[in-house]
Amino acid sequence: MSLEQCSSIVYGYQMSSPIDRRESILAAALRCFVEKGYRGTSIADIRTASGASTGSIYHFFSGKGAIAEALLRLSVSGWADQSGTASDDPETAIKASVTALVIWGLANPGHLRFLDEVRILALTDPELVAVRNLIDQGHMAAAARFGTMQQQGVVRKIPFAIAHALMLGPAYSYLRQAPS
Amino acid sequence: MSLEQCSSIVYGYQMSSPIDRRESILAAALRCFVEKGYRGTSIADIRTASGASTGSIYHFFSGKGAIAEALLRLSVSGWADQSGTASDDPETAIKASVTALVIWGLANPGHLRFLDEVRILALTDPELVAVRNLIDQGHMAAAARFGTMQQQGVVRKIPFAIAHALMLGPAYSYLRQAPS
Amino acid sequence: MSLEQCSSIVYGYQMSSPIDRRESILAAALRCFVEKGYRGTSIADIRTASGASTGSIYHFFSGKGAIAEALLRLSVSGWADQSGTASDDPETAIKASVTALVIWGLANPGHLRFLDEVRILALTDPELVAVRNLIDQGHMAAAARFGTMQQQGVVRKIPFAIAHALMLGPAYSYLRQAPS
Amino acid sequence: MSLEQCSSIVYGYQMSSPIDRRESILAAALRCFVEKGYRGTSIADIRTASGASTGSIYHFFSGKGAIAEALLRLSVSGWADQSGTASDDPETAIKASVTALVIWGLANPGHLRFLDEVRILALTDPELVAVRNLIDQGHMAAAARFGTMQQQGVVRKIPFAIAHALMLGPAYSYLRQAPS
DNA sequence: GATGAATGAGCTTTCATTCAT
DNA sequence: AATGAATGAAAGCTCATTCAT
Repeated sequence: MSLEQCSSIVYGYQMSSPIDRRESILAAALRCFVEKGYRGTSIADIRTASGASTGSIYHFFSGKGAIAEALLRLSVSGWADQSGTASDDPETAIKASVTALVIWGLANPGHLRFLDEVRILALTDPELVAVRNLIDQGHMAAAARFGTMQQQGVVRKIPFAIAHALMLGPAYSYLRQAPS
Repeated sequence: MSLEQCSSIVYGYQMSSPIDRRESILAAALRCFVEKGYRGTSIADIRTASGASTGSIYHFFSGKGAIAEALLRLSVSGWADQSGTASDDPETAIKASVTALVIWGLANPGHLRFLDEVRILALTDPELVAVRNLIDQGHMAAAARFGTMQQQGVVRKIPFAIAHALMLGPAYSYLRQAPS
Repeated sequence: MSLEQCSSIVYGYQMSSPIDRRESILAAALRCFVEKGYRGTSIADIRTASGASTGSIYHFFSGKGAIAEALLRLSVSGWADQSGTASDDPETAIKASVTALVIWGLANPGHLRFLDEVRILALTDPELVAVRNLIDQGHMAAAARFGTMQQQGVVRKIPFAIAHALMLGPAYSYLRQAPS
Repeated sequence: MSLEQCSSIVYGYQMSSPIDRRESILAAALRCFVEKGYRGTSIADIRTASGASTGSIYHFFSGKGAIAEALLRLSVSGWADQSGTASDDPETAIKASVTALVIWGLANPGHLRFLDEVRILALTDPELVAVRNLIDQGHMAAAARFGTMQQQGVVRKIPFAIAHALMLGPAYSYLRQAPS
């Protein structure tokens, strides 16, 4: 038994519980976002779902946008973990990345749905600027990697937009239908 | 002198100009939706952008959801017009449909963006049930057409979800990046 | 009986009443501001005191700051009305102005108290910028009038800050104690 | 090495530096009050400005009102120190008091501004009752001193309110403009 | 003395919608 | 067909304050 659990018994005090408060807020938020959509989820919903108080939520996150950002970072690192170390061979590397996306997406349908929604909302919602920047950075990094491959002559000279659509388009499209 | 102009004199009302009020509300709404997103657009925004009064908007549409539905119907018929009459040859028909989507999408980036957003919001937003049904019907119709083709033995026996992803995934993915 | 009163009877509809809604909101707000202070008064307080709904208040005023501004304008025009037409003789003009201030202040203790509070809050409260500007304009106008008098040689050459303190300081100080 | 520094090592606490914690909280609070106004300053603002923790602030003061009260006491004793020992001659005594106010006010514009604001807020804000009482006591003491002078026949028989306005009104009015 | 997570009442403001005119 | 005043529920967010450590 951990020290924290111990003291929670001794003092009869409502502890942050073994599960971290911040984590539990994020988990509850994701559940709400999937169920009611990002805009359809109020802070009160997250409060109810997480058991944390309004003040507690704002103690850890500056607002709903910051929660979305934190969730997005989790998703990104989840996909990255799934991808593993990038191969040197371009074909292998790209296939691995797409496969990782599909596997991760099928294993984390909630994150996937959230990602899909927030990606579009971030285009117009001011409270999601941080999310938008994060997405843009990822996109630009991918484009840069592809550019390098092209200069090395290992992939065909086609615009990144088209290459991206050909490589990931079917995967995205499939995942979007699969979880439901 | 038209009837409308006539009544504007008789009643001292500010009339809607030769362009139909309903149309101008729809056009203004689309502009707002693209700029601020569907949820970020209030009826007041549409009022300002269209020049119509609040009451006028509610005279033509029962609410924001109904405006979205009307816009969606415009989009769908726009794509259908672009597709022309379906060919008898399955390969020709499918190619024509995808090509029509790309052409229509490139020509109507606003509609496309709106479609992309509303498609996701409709999954959770109760005020968009009508939109959701419309989308589902379209999806089911496509699946049915594909099923017929399979029974006729003119296309391979793969799940519709995968076929759909292979056929339209790249197009969607490309269009999503193109307008920006 | 006015048309408005008439129709309110015929339709059994809650009319804005003979007293204008906007006016009644202002009057209620002033009452609250005097009783609880500007910052101590919430929109809910004004709602209760005026009988108007929250939405109605925001329909007429963009916020609490705008209500304060409107009240300030009323105060200023009240004092101006009391002052009457400015005399050509500087001594007469100044005395008339000070006298008008005292008379108006004794007759409108609520407005006076509000003025006294808002004058200070406006120095720091961002929602009172409009109030601050209004006050600054009045101050600069008075300084300009005084400057003209000095150039005409009809008043002594002393800094306006000191002249102002000598002329109005006692009046302000007295009024501040009088109403309570 | 001081005791304080000692304990900071023993306990691993971030200590308050040679300057007393209580003092630094008061100084930071005054800075905030001047910059953002009393009501516009939150405990969090004071926390940030002083470097003390929330708990520390509440260790020394029971709340924002208590901080205001402590600052007011500092102001009053500052003015009193400036006034020196009261003369026996009434005219000299009064002049000394007014002069001391002006000198102190010009030397301590922050305290002056705070005083000016809190004096008005204390009329309505329940959390400033202590401040209000302090001010009232000072006022009553001055009135009593003036009453004694009148009974001794050394000053004219005019109401204290008027005498006060004539004596201090110009000084207050001048100081209010001077610091800016 | 010092810390900061936790609380929840309360605030301002927005908004879709109604309806007499 | 057109208007805009009126409504009130609900949203995001702030804040003084408490308390186990």
